[in-house]
Amino acid sequence: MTITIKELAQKCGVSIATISRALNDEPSVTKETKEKVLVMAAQLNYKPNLLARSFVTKKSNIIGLVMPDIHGEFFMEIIHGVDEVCYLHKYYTIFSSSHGKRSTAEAIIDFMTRGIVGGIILMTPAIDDEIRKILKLNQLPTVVISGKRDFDRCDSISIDNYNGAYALVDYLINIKKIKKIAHISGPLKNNDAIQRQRGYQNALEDNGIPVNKNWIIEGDFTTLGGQAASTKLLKLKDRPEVIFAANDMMAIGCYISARLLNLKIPTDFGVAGFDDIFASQFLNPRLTTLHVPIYELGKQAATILIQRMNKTELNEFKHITVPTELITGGSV
Amino acid sequence: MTITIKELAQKCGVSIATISRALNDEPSVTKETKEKVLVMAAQLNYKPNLLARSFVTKKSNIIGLVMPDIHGEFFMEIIHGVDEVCYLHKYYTIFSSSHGKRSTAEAIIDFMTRGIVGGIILMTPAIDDEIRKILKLNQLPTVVISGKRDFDRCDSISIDNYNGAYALVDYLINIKKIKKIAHISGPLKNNDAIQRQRGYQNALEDNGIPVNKNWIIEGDFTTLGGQAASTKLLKLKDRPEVIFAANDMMAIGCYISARLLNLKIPTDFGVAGFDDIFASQFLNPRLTTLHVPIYELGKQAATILIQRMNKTELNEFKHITVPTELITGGSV
DNA sequence: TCTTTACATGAAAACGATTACATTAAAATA
DNA sequence: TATTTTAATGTAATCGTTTTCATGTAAAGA
Repeated sequence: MTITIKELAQKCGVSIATISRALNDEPSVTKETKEKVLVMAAQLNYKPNLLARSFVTKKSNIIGLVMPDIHGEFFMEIIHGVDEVCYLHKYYTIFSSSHGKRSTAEAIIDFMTRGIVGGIILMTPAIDDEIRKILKLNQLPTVVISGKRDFDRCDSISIDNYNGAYALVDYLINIKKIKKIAHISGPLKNNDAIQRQRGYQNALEDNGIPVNKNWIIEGDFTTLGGQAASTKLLKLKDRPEVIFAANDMMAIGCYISARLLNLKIPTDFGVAGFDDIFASQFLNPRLTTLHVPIYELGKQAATILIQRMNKTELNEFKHITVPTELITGGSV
Repeated sequence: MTITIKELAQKCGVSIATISRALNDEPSVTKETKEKVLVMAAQLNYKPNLLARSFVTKKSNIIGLVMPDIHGEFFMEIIHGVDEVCYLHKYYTIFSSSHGKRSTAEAIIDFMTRGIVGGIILMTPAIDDEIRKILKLNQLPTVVISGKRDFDRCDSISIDNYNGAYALVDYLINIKKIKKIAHISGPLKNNDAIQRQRGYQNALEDNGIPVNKNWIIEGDFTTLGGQAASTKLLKLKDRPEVIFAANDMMAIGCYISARLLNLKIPTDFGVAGFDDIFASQFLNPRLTTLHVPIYELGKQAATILIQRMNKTELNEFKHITVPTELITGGSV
C-alpha cells in the first residue's frame, strides 16, 4: 500500500541515494533528475517514512508538550498556539501530562530517552531540583513556560504576573479609590501565585497602605477554594472592600459566596481576578481581571523551540516575559 | 548518554537478541537471565528506543488524534479523556487539527502514510466522500467520534444528539407548558446539528405542535451567530416563548441579545442550549441545557482504539451512542 | 550408552531512510 | 592529447530494535 524509497528508486531508474537527495533538495542533484523524482513521487503518492528518517538522523520533528494537567481553557489555548506554529513548520505535537502519580520529571525523562521527540515545551508551575537536574543535562532543546524566570540554562517564557497584579491593585487604589483590598493567593509553591501575591503586596506598600495579614489567604486556584476563602474574608468583622483573587476560577468562587451570603457585587464588596478566562465575560457583573495572552504564549514557545531544533549553533538563551492587560468590568 | 541495547548486551554478557526477548518477557528466556537483564537495565537506566522499535515492528503506540479545530473546552475534554487512557496503557497521543486550508482528509492521510501513529481517533462533524474513501482503505485502525453513526467500516462513538434534543423539547412542552419554541440550529452540514434539529422537530410533531419554519434559523455554533439569530427571532411579530439553541455558545449569544434588547430571561423569553459547557453554569439565570459527557467520549474512543491496535483479529466494529443528561436551570 | 527431543541462546537479516565514500563521466587545464 | 578537476550518481554502512533461523547443550527416551 504505502510505497518505500526503494520502489520509487526502481520506478525512477536511479539509486535510493539520489532519491533521498532529490527530495531533500540537495544542490548536487541536477534539475532534470530532481524534476523526474518529484513528479514520480507525486504520482505514486510517495511520502518518506518519518519514523525511519528520524531514526537514522536522530532528529525528530515531533515536539513533546509536558503539562501539569490538561483541562480548562488555559491549557487548551497553549496547545492551540503550539499546534498552530507546528503546523506551519510541519512539526507534530505529542503530549504528556502529569497523571497523579507520574511526575513532571518522569514525563520529561521519558521524552528525552525514548527518541520520539526532538524538543520539549515544558509548562510547569515551578522548577524543582529534580527538574532542574534533568534540564541541566541538556539532552534535548527545551523551552520552559513558567510563572517566573527561574532557570537560565534553556529558553523560557513567562507571564508578567508581578506587574499585572501590581497594575491591578494600583488601579484599585488610585482610580477606584479603594484601600481595603484582600487577596486570595494561589498555592504558594506555584510561581504564578507567588509573583501575583508579590505584585499585590508591593502595590499596597508603594501606595503607603500597610499589608493586612488577615486579608491574605492561600487558595488553590479552584472555584471551591475561592468560595471557601472569600466566605472567610466576608465574615471578618473588618471586612475588605475588594477581594483580589489570584485567578478567575477563584474569583468565580467569590461570586458564589456573594450569592450564598446574599451580598451584592460590587455594592457590598468588589471582586477582581487574573487570567480573563472565557467565562469571566459572562459573569454578572463582568469580572475585572487581567487578560493573559495564552495563545501567544504557546505560539512563542513553539517558535523558539523550532528555531532551536533547527540550529546546531547554540546562541544565547532567550527569556521572554509576556505582559498582561487590565480588563475593567463592573465587579469593582 | 542514552544507552543502547548493544551496550546493555555487552554488560550482561548475552546477545542483543536475548536482551530483546528478556525485556519483552518472552517465555523462551530463563528466569535467571531475565532477572539479570532486568536488573542491569534498571541499573543502567536503559529504555528501548521507541522509534527503532516502532520502525522495525511497524507498530506504533502513538495515537493520532484528528480534530476539526482545537479550541474551547469541548476539544480539551476529548483530549483529556484520550490522554487519560493513553497514559494507563503507555500510549502517546499526537494531534493534528484542520488548519484552515488543510482538510481533515489530508490530516488522516498524513497520519496513515508517515508511519508515526498506529491508530487514529477521528473527530469530525461529518464524513464526506473523501474521508469515506480513505477510511475504507483501512490502513490503520480508526475510531470515529461524530454526531451520528455514519460509517460502518470502523468503530464509532456518537453523542445521542437526537434523543437529547427530543427530551429537552418534550420537557419544555410537557413540564414547562411551552408551545412556541424556536430553534437556532448549527451548520447543517454538521451531523450534530442535523440530529439536534431532527430531535427538536420530531418532539414538536409528536406533541401535536406544527413546526413553524420562521422559527428555525441556521446558526454557526458561535456566540456571535447565536446573537444574530436570536435578535432576528426576538424581533418577529410572532415571537417565540423559548429559543432552543443547538449549542451553549449560541445560547450565550441569546443572553447577549436579551441584554441589548432589554429583555429579561426567562420572563420575556426563555433560552435552552446543548453541551453544558463550563460557562453555562455561571450564566444568570443558569442555562437549561443538555450535559454531554465529553470526557467519557474521549476515554471510550481511546479504549476501543487501543484494544483494536493490540488485536490482530478483526471482530465486529463497535458503534456506541453516548446519552446526554438534561440540566434544568432558570433560563426557561 | 546412544539417539532424539526440547530448550535456551546466538548470529544475522530486516525495517526505510540518510550519508560518507567510491566511482564514473564530463569539463577544464596543461 | 594527456592529465587533473569537478560534478552527478551509485554503493554500502549505519541507526536500534525485532525476529527468523541456526546452533549447541541438557534432558528424555530407547
